[in-house]
Amino acid sequence: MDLWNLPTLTLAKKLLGMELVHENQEGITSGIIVETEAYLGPEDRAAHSYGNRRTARTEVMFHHAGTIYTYFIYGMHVCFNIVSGPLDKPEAILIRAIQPVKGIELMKKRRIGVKKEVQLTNGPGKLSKSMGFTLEHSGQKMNDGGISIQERLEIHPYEIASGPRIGIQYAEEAVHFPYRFWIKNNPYVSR
DNA sequence: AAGAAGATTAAA
DNA sequence: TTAATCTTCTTG
Repeated sequence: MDLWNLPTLTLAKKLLGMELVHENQEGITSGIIVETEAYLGPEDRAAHSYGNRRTARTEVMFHHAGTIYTYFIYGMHVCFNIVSGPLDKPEAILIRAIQPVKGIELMKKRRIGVKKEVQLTNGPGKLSKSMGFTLEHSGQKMNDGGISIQERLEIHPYEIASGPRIGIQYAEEAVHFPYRFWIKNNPYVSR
């Protein structure tokens, strides 16, 4: 797909308004992407792949754009990313929030106790749990298995806001890079 | 082999 | 503001 050839920062904005879908034996869940963060590999101190650090975990970041990168964080959460950029350039886009579309009942089943729809997917750990994303998905390809993405809403540039990324206080000069993008005034954005 | 830190979340 | 919780990576 041509989409994956876009530069990472462009793709991070382009993904806003697209529908992310996951189908497995439990059923279908999906949501419109409303918030993303770009991680630009070697030069980006906030990225797992800073300085081309290549380990068992970050290996998939070096793969083709459109590869799925999931990882476990803080002892309890899975984060879902899509690899981007040229082959062997370890860049990725973290999906931080979506607006639920399909399978809202299934999402609630996966997250017992959550009542409000907005709470289902307004954060990277939350959407991963609601959508059923696990470490097993790391290394799989988008649109080539249970996980796919498709055009939905057209988001104009003036509807997109940007700002510093969340949770990367250790990243020194990269702390303030405006690599977080979201749809203005959308109630499903995190925080 | 052991220890520290982390692209978070929910509860106080 | 803080505890929860465990994989991943670094250090010894």
